[in-house]
Amino acid sequence: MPDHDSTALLSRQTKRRRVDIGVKRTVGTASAFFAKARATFFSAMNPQGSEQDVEYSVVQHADGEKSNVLRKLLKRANSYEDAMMPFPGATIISQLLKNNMNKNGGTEPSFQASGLSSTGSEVHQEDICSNSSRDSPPECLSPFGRPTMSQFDMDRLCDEHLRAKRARVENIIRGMSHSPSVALRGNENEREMAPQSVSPRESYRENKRKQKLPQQQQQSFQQLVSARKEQKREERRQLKQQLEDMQKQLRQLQEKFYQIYDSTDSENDEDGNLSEDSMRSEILEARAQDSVGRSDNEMCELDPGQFIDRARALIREQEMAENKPKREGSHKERDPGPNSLQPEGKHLAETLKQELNTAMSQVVDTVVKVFSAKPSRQVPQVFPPLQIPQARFAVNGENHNFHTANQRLQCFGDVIIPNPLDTFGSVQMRVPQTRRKPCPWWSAKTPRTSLPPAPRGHHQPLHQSPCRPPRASPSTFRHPFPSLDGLPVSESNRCSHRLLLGKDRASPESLDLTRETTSLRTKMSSHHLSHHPCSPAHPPSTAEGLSLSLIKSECGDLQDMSEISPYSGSAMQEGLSPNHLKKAKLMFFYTRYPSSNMLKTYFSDVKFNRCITSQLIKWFSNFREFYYIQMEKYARQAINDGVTSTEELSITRDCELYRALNMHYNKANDFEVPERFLEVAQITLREFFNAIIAGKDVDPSWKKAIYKVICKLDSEVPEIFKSPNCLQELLHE
DNA sequence: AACGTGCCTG
DNA sequence: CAGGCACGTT
Repeated sequence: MPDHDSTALLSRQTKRRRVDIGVKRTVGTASAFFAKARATFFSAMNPQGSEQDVEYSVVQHADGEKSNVLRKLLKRANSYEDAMMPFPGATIISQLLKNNMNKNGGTEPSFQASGLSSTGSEVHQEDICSNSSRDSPPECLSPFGRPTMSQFDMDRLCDEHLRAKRARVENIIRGMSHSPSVALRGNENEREMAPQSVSPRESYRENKRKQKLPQQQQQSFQQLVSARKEQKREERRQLKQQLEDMQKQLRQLQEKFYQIYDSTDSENDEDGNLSEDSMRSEILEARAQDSVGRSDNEMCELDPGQFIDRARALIREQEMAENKPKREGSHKERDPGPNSLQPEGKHLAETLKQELNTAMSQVVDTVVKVFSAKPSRQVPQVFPPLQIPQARFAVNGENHNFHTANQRLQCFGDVIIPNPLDTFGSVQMRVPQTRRKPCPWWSAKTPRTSLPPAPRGHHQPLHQSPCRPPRASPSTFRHPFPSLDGLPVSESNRCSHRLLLGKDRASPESLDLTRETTSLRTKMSSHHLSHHPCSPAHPPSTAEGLSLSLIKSECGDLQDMSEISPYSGSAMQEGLSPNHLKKAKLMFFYTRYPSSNMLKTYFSDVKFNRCITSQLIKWFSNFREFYYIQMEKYARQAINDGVTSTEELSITRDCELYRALNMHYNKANDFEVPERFLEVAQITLREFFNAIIAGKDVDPSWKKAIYKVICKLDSEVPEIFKSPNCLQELLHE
């Protein structure tokens, strides 16, 4: 260690006072001098004698089980939601058909043999693809239909893909031996008639290429095109055949249905009150007719949205059909046997209902559990500290509870409503308290008239003694996860304030929460998707939920990689985004002195270069600067307020210092500040306090000792921060 | 020399 | 928050 004091003395003369301390960020290299000094400091400050340097083994996601349950539930619910999106609508029908196949199994052999099970769903799929492909080719290959894709569908797609490939090869060979007398228009027709074997994108590129090609090559393309045309015609014939078979099967089923149900149902059908059967047959017949009577182009005209509408109607009808026999009372037992169409729809509806019920009830249970814990004075009853040690980092939906409506109001999109506390004036500006002793400024409960009111609108107990802030102040920020620590924080204060719960967890939270996370997700997603060619036609709202990796894999699987921009091929970003800044700020709650290597691992989605690295380092430098400025400011303020002992200095989630810091690093207040940060902040504050009290601030380099202490207090940053999507995960759950 | 840090400034 | 600077460390 160089002699900082001498250098500082020298530089004192200079215009700029240099207070470089060369704080090393590696823990192991701290000098013995500082270790001793620190020990002295702490023993002086901290009679309890707990050791600062205790290494905290951070147990990640200690509450993971609960959060996972919720996450899974929500995701499960989402997958159903996804299934209700326009595109997957077709998949629902495919699922129905598949279900039918499974359910009926041996009892309905005709169904299996009819081709409805495979070709039928294939038709659906391809209809949709070709339909959308004309407007926006990539949509066909977009992953939006994938989440619900079954193994069955996958296999089918593979087969299809192979078939298409083979066809292309054959066509090329054929085209080489064919006469070059084919009209150019053939290509156009082919694209419209049989889009399923030549991907729209391919056709498009072909078209583009053609314009640039010389005459000779154009001819060979025409040959190729005509060959394909023939092949498509053949396929089309086969398809028609299959569809006609399907029609037959459906008619048979319809007849069966009518036999089972009395004439009332039949009348309903005619009235437009469609039963499940007529609904199904309507869809399929429409298709069959399309394929037979119209051009294939028209066949593609079916709006994908109609699928979902029909699917919904189908489910409704199924439910109605389900209830009917019950109302009739005596027919209860007779249904399952002869009714061959009931089981599949029933099964789907029941599964859906069951899943939704389970999910909902579990979610409600979880939430109610947390909320019911709120009024109790004993948090540990619900979250015993020892069961969830080190829960300073919570990735749990329950953590949203400490958000309040007002806080959340501050973060709609990027519109931040300024927190009055953000403009908290400097110490010197403040009117000295009339008095002191018992009214430390750092307590939120301190009735500081010079300060704006607390932003969350909680009511302070009228006769609560403001003199014992941490003990008596209900913490509106308090979260239900206590942390295990061994820090020299005033034990009584910590314990008491841990027991306090926020009392204003507003009811509109769930709503706000949704909007908040949506806005965040939108920001994240739009950022990623803005570079992405795979789904150009999709508004961000539909694309939000998709992870980049999913899109990537989709593109990789199904698209010509050469068509993909460098961005979609790799998640690496050229520069740092506002979200990276936000993430860095949240990381500051854990580490004040991250090494550049650490930054590289935690910002893995950024293409690192010297500039990026130094920018990130600069960020943290700026964070520290703000942090230490606040600390000094509040320490001086405390001294001015007559505080004489560090014992009186404690940082809670209510105190102004905390709020200032929180506003700076966690403006939207959508992240739960780890308990450890409060502890570190308290230590820092006390360090400053003691130094100032001791008059050390006359030395220009007086802060270096404090920096040295604080740089040792970094804790491990949770693993989740390594994820490029951590913001979504952190703030969503 | 390259890098990291803190201070100051805008 | 970033740029510029001085300085310490490697």
